[in-house]
Amino acid sequence: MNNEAESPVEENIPYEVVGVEPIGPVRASFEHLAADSRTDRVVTIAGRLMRFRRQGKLAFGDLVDSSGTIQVLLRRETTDDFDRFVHQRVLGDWISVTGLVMTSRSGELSVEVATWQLLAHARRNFGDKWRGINDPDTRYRQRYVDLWANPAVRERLLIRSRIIAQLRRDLTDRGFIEVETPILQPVASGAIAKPFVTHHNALDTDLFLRIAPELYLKRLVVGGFERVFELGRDFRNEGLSPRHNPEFTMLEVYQAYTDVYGMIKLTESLISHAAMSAQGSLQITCQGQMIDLTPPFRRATMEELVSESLGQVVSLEQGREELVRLAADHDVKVEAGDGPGRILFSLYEELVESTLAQPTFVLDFPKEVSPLARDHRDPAKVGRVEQFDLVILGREVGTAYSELNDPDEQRRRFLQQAQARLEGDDEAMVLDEDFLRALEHGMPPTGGLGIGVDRLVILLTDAPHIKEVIAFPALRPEQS
RNA sequence: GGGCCGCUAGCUCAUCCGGUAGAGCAGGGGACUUUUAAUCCCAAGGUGCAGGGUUCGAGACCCUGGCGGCCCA
Repeated sequence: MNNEAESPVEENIPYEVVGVEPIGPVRASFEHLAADSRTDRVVTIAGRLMRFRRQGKLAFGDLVDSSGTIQVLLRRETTDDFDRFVHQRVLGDWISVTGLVMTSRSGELSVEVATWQLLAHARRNFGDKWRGINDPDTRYRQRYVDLWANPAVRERLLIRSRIIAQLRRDLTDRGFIEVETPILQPVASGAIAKPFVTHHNALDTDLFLRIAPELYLKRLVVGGFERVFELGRDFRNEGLSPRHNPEFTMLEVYQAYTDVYGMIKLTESLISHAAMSAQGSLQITCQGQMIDLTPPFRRATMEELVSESLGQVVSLEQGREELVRLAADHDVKVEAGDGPGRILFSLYEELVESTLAQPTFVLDFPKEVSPLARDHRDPAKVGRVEQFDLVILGREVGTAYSELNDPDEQRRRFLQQAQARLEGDDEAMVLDEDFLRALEHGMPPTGGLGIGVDRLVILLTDAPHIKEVIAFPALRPEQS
């Protein structure tokens, strides 16, 4: 019989199962039970029967739920409908069983089944019992199979959930309120990326799926919410890679009366707490490397890092010509319209970023590449803004600014972006007139932070690919 | 978008130089009262991603397309 087999004899499938206990806690409370002993504890558990071993008048199975696995033992003499269990295909089926907690002769904690019932029949199977499902296409498209066939997948998604819960808890404990801002936006701004376009029929207007919630969150700060965050989906119309999914989860946080340095403290706290929730440790291993997430993280300016990497002093003050030559020396591409700031940034991106394994706050970004951050307060740092990128294991995990709150300067920055767009940069940031109007009402000094949640989860679960931390990653639609 | 690799039974994988496809698991039948990747016996299971080409003969070689992976942009 293959996986298209018809259903077995008609079953009475119950509408509810009363008194089901999760398997994990049942296991935990009898962990040290000696071999070949019986308790007087009767439990009802439910899950999928993922393995089955017949032994004459005995049968053993492994019942799995999201909290754990436990062996069920059936005896022809004492288990109701023993023959039906054995003869009707049950492997992969959802069942519930009620019986005594005991241990087998070999010491395996088990439930001795008195009664059982079928909850759902699995007409299709769950792959090789030892090797699971390997085909990535099947794994991602049919995650419901993958989750049973490859327990590591379940574990990753559980950790993901713990990380997100921890982020929320941390922020609400600090007095931040969680808000929701438009995903369908008339202007897709707030980040450097290509948007998805959609259409609203009744309004007969095109709308964009947001590439960032940033400008709406700042409007809320203007509106008087001093501490807000949003944890939600952004959409960017670009290719797929081990680190890019077209929709991804972003945390953005805005806090009035603080700056990028306040965001450093907040970020260290959020990341280290997330690591504790995920792994129970601040020393984590990812791709064979030990990463220490104990605050404080390293702080260094972009120019310091580039200088360190090139073994010579590099600074914006050297001017465009000198920077162009440095770029050429190191095979870093420079576009005609690139100013010194863009070139410095390219040097950093190409030569430095991927080498920063331990958590590092990269500070003092060139103004040219950062249209939403406020000018550096230090007069000696003209041309730089107050921004950091947090880089861990060579990848940007978060970014933060002292938010630009001067409407005139913000307009100038948007116009510079518009110019870049005219010169062919189709990812340059789009001017948002209503956002400027909001700033004209006054936004207090504010620190803003964005954390790429998927990338954080990749890091904290040692995942090789973003698809491993997203339940249903983007794939080309199946041909029918 | 470019390069490389893969696609064979429900799943995981074999198939040497081109000679007509094989195993384990799952599924079916049977044995077995302490198994835990149980074991043993029996039977069954295939449009070899799709289409075209070369050939007496193609899963294999060539071309086109599809889907996926890895690397690069």
